[in-house]
Amino acid sequence: MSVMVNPDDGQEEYIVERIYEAVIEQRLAPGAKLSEASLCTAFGVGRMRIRRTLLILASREVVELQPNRGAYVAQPTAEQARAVFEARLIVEPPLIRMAAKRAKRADITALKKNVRQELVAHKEGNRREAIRLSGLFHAALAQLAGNEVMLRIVKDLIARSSLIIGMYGDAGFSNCRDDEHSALVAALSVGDCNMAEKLMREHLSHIKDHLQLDRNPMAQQDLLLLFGKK
Amino acid sequence: MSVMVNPDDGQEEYIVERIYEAVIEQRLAPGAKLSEASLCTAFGVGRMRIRRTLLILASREVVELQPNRGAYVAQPTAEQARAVFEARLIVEPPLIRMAAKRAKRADITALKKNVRQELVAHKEGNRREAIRLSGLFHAALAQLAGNEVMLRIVKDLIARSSLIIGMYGDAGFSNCRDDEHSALVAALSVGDCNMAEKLMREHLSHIKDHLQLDRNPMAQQDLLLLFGKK
DNA sequence: ATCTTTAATCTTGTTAACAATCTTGTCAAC
DNA sequence: GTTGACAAGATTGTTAACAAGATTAAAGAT
Repeated sequence: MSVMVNPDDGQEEYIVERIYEAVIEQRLAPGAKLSEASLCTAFGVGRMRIRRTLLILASREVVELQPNRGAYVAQPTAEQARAVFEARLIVEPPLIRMAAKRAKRADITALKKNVRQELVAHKEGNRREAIRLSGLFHAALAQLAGNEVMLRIVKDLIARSSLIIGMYGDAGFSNCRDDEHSALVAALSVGDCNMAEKLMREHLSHIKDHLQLDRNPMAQQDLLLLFGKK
Repeated sequence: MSVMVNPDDGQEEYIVERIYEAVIEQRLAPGAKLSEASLCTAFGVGRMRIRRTLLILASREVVELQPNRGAYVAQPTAEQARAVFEARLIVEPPLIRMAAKRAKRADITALKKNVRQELVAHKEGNRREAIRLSGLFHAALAQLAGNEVMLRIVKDLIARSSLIIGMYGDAGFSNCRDDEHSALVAALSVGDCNMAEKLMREHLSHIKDHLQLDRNPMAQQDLLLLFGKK
């Protein structure tokens, strides 16, 4: 899932990409510290490169830069979570409608393969892989719509959704349900735009409804507050 | 029109903001060179600050960073132009629908004032001010929708639209027509969501249809090539 | 006269050292 | 034993010098 920081060395893009991936796969929890030194050694590059990377990630609101304190994986507030999923509900249904019109045979096949892999990952309890594939699925749909601008927007929303699910999702029902993805592909394969759009709306609503936005987010920061003082 | 680079010194945000503004008002033409040295003296800050600023602008695709050659105001391709307006057609109609539901009396009043100022600017031939106010109008609508994520997206699309209109717009019909903005406010003031949404779709379509995407874009770079060498 | 090559100049990219700030650990006082 | 101040260590922020690359200008060849 390339993030397309267009004008950079590729090496730059590579690091952004890797961190992005780690966030989506929830290997980097919300609130996790991203110290410059550790990233430098991890990627074997100079501090400047890392700083540029962190700035890019911050401008995408995947990372939060605290002055003189460093970079942390973002911890979306409940309000931001609401806004992100509202945005996805605005954006993705029209996109899947467009995708339904443009999807070729090979595209459908690729999507089906993706869904199959998701199922396998789920059965094997490979949560990270399931999350990764789920994000890839939504990104692939956006790509099918044939609009690079929207694709970028959707990718960013997906990354932030991973953070949100990590913070507000219940442990069991963590992410997209693959059967809903199946149904989406089915609608696409018969070219039923209306059905596809409807299913997408429902799908996103389901994810959103399973968030516990009222609950105090269980982030690293809060754990410290909970256990530390009183 | 704040761009909200959340975690930065404010001084950082300020410079991003100013350049953003200049792009929207078309004081900075597509393809214009943004050399580090001139920006340093212009804003009275060090090179590092400027470099950070340019990176942020590049990540928003308002500026293009060419390795070892410097930063230039972006020159959207015809394809990108198409994608941007398609994106606006996807995003803004639902947003104005939401805005119509949430708009209070004071909001309507503020919008009316904005439209009035636009009219004045137009009559006085103050093109820049008209463009600026037009962008502000769309941003204000997005803000009314009450979704910070979508607001950010719309603001970025507005800035890129300014670049697109600068490159592909015909000189006379340069930007939004204020009477269409008037009609939008009228629909909002009586709470007619459907009408507002329909008008927004038509409004954006009009702008898009008046672009000459087939024409070779007349960028500064091209002018230099034309007059400079041969 | 035009094109190519070469040198000079300027701009950007990178590195490293330094300064400022925050965090952590220690010690003393209450 | 707890709280507070203080100092040591670590991390981030900034600056300045240097390296690398690109543009421009000039000189020479065709």
